[in-house]
Amino acid sequence: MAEGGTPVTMSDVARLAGVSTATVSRVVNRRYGVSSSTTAQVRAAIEQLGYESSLVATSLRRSRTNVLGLVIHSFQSYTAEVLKGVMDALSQSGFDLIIYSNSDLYGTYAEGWEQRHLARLSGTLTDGCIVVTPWGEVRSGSPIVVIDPARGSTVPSVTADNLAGATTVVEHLLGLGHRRIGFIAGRSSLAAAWAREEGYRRALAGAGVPVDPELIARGDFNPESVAPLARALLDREDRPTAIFAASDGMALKALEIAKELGLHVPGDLSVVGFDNIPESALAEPGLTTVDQSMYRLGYEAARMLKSLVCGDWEGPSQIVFPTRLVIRGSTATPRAL
Amino acid sequence: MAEGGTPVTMSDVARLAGVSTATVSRVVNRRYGVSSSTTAQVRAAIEQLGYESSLVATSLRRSRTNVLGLVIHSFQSYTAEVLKGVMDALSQSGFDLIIYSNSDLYGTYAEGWEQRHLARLSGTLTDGCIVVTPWGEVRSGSPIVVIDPARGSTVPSVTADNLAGATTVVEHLLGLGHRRIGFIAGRSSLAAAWAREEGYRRALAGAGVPVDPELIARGDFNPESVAPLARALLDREDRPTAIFAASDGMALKALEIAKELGLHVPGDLSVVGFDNIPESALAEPGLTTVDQSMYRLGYEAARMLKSLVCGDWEGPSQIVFPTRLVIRGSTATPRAL
DNA sequence: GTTGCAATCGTTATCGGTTACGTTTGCAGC
DNA sequence: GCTGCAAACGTAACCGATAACGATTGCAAC
Repeated sequence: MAEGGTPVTMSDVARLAGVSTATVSRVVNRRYGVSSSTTAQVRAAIEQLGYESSLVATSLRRSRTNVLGLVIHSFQSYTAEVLKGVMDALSQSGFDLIIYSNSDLYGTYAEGWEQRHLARLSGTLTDGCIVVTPWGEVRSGSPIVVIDPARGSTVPSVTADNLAGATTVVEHLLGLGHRRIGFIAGRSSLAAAWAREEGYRRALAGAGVPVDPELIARGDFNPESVAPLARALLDREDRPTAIFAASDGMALKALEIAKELGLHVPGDLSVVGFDNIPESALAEPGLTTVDQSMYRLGYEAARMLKSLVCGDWEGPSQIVFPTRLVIRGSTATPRAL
Repeated sequence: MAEGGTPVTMSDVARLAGVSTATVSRVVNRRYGVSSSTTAQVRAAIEQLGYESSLVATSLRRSRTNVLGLVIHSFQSYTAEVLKGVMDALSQSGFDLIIYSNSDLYGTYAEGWEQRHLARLSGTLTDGCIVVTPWGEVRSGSPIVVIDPARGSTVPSVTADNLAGATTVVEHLLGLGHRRIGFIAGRSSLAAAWAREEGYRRALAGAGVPVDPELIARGDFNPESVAPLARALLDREDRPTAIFAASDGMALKALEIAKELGLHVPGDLSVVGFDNIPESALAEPGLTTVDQSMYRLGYEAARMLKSLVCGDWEGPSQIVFPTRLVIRGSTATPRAL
């Protein structure tokens, strides 16, 4: 077994087996051209020393590593769903997965972080990468698939139909009788955030309700940023009767603030989110939201990447999946009516 | 910016800047011995080409990489909590995180998988690793911390107090009046699984209730394995009035089976789990379970590993955290009484 | 006996980056 | 002008593994 101290290398095995490292390599990789007696010797040495090839050394020399990467900035609640989808898609595929994440949460060099680490992985460690909600445009020498790309991005991507989803939400609120609907926007560089805002605008326009810029708050998907925004919205004389936040995390925070201010949800205020994270079902009242099946996004992104790496991808390079409105207790007819 | 095709290497930068790769390396690593004019030249070339150093090449040469690893077999519901804890602990620490996971879910070479990949990462890519619920004993040349280690393992580890947690569960059931309590065990190689079973036995013994081996089913933490086991338990003439499963995943499956068989929970059957995954709160009825704060396990494991890598760990090498009984709707006094 | 081919295995260049060491250059001091 | 020293920079070895290539051997066919 592998002992402490210096790790066992291929030359250790070669020395013990009395052969060259080339022969050891051939045995490890099951290549043609090694006699069965030599193979047995080498295998015995490998067993005795507990040798395992170094992923780093292998991937440096080889062009193909059979490892796919996933670059992500931080772990949110939806991340687990994405990962499950990715793993299921990669199951039995022969590809392993490396997830790279940095420790500098909301730190100074968030901008461009994904791009930098993508470059550090691709070409060597990984055959391709999935990038989750990048802060900006990303590109790479090896195949990539982006989940929730930046606006105007042309790289292969997988997204939910945020525009339709947001439209449905606002139509739902309009149908309940709401006319003053506040909106808490997400990080504006993301296409998803833009589409959700656009859906909000279009639904209002479609119903002939003018968009009041005062009712639009600019968040960045970080729940912590929401508290002052929600307070400002709800402290107004003509406060909205409903708030639509561009993510569940932000919506839950808004719901919390509403309670703090003594507002009853949904009596005094309806709240809607987007994502359908597990916590939303647990909230009191349950959060009405849009389900975008992060599992499916992860699954399809991985399937697509796998094909891109193998060079046999036939489908479109940008895929959009439908969403589903999930109505829970946080929305109702406004009490004033 | 990084163009498609072959990635930009250090020698590309060196050629463009008219210096040697050694000089580029010194600039990149902010080493002493480069004039400011040369530094500027090199930086300009780096900027122009969009160069990023290769993580692989760097880690092959260097002993220290400032990357910690986390090796995990598959993504369960609790995994996200662990990851959040790990990331929070690593926040602003200067360590990045690489999560390595294989695609061969429940595949043929599950046994020893962690050990193999630990060896492939440590010594090169990572400075140390966290291993989550390994199938067997693991060891490594570089520091490791195991979450839920194998039985009898002596490596640094972080665990919940499974023994006390399980004891509390069974005492809760006993207090409700249950006497025939079924147990669905977990993967027996894990210390956690053993401790949960031992807690079950001790609590029964403490109450003077004999342990009926017929009421103990051998699962492996995989929910899919539970269906036949639960059916067998509940089809018995003298079926138990309560079932305690060693994990929430298995408990939820048992709950599903009970419903299938027309049993009312908790009227006809009480069900308890262990872990407190998010789904447990959503189940109908809510699942009574034991909270072991996977977030905290992840957080402390990362903190410990960080210190081990830096060589300044002072605490004990095996840490046990208390658990908390969470009572929901799935447990009640048995109807027969 | 010689040639040819295939099987077997070692040698060596190589991947990209780091670093020990050696060389060159510049400058001050005598 | 020469010496001494340090700063600046290049050269080459090296990390561990792979693969092209060459060298050796065995065996069969002519």
